[in-house]
Amino acid sequence: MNSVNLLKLIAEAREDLRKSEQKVADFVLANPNDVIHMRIVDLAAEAEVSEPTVVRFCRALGHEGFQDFKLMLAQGLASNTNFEQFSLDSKDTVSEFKEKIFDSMIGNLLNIKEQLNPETLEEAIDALANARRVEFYGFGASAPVCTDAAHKFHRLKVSCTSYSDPHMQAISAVSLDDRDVIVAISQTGRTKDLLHTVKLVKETGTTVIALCPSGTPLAELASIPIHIDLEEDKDLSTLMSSRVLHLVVIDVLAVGVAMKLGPGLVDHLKTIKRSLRSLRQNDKRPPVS
Amino acid sequence: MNSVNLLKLIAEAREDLRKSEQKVADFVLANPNDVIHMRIVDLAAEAEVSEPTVVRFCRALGHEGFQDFKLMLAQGLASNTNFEQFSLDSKDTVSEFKEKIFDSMIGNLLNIKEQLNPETLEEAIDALANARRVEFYGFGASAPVCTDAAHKFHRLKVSCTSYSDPHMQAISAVSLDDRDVIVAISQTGRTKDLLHTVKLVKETGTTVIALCPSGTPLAELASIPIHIDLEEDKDLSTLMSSRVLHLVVIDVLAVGVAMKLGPGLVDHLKTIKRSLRSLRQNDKRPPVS
DNA sequence: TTAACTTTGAAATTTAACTACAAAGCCGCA
DNA sequence: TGCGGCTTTGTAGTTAAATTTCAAAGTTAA
Repeated sequence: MNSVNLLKLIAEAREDLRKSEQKVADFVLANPNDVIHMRIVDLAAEAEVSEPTVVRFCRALGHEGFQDFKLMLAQGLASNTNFEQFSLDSKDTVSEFKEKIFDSMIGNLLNIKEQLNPETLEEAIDALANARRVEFYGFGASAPVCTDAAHKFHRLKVSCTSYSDPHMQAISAVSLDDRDVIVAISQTGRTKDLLHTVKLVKETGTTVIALCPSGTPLAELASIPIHIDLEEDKDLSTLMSSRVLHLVVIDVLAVGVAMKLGPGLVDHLKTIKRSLRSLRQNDKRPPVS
Repeated sequence: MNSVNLLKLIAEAREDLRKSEQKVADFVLANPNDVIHMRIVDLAAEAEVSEPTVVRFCRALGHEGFQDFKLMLAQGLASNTNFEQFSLDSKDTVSEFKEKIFDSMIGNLLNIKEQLNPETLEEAIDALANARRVEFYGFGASAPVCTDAAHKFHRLKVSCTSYSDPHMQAISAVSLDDRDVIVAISQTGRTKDLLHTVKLVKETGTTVIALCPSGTPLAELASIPIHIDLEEDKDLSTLMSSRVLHLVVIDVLAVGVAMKLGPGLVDHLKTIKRSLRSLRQNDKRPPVS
């Protein structure tokens, strides 16, 4: 759509510019946030060039003029709130690494959102909606994800369980057939025990939906692989993000299934929420606003 | 920092504006993307008011002038890739509700990121880092969150468990004392059984960290309440988002504890990751790129 | 070293934003 | 209902900023 990162674009174009225009580029790259509020004379002065040069610089970058350029720059800077991968520094304050963790999480969500293929999701949703029984398999950090998924699908009145014990998985797996679906969840796509179970299941003709990185053994085995590829392993980011991403993908599947099974079910999710009220205690006093 | 959502701000301020300024507001709200490239005369004409009125409109919103306003608007629109709360429509395509779910998740993350108080986090991290033993309590959708949390803190060599069985909680709770910490996790902050356990625990002098909405009984009881307040309950958003938010907050706490216990531990998280390799199977063939 | 071309900036021009002020509308009080 | 004070809105003029023109300075190659 538009330039996600104008600054990067300027840096790349820098080489092709004239000498004095490069001065402008350098200043803009160094002080992008200030430039937004500058007038053309100020920028010209700061970059030690003349005003027309600034205009030529803007035109060279494909903009209408100085105003247009500033507008684009403003947009670029705003969107670019740097949801980049983070690297923790042992000197970081709480506030700093809080920011980093959240931003990296958001960055990953944005990436995966783009990456997810609607057709594949549709396929998975169809399979889940028509399944006689659904089972979720995963180990380690993925075990809680499976529990959560089962919890969610229960609410949709889907018959399901989750197992994070290889023996239980194996025992259960052989009892399934082509009317059933299993969802195998793995951050690595290479967990031996999980692969073992999936191979067992495949023999029975059961549909296998996998949430894992692409190009891994699990992805190859799955009937419907949903690829979750994170940016390369910077620090702990992967470790923390992938389970959350898996959860969100499960949410998407659950909503899809709910909608397929009939619009009433979407409401059912809400109803259950209400029925849980009885397990709650209410305040005795009015809320402190 | 800056206006996360200028349009919402305009909509709110609309009431306090003069009649002709409201016309401007209406046009801006209806065609925000066009306004960016408009001159003051164009906007004045479109809104059927005079130019000074447009300027007054900008000033009323607290901006320097028209240019300044346009700049802010541009920024707002760029960042505002609408991480708004969503409302599902039964006619939505997979692709559409995928977008909605992810965006709402991201919106909630952004909100909570701002909302989290670093001092409270610091306090919680201190308590966790110095605890003899840590236990995580939660029910329903929060149970998997507890499991995940325990999993994560185990990696930090912290002695911990998670219970989602009220009896187990109660039994375990009475064995704790002021050297210990429990983390109570609840989306509602009103779950009866959880409140019961927490009251038991409090008598022993154990520190109680709570992840729940503010103003709830649980938040009142906790020694260190970490407030997770989502926007009001639009559709399913809350249901889906809060557990993810809880997970991310736990991540922040875990990283904080890791850093407190010594920088070596941050590496330890990575080491464990490597040690898990033995449980994995590698590809036999080169990856299909 | 000079002719052709490219790059750059000073000054003039144009354009758009802003200000001052006056007209129109609104409200309360006689 | 009419009149004085107050608020709101627009007209016309002013100022400021962006853009264009054009000439000077710099660069390259024969």
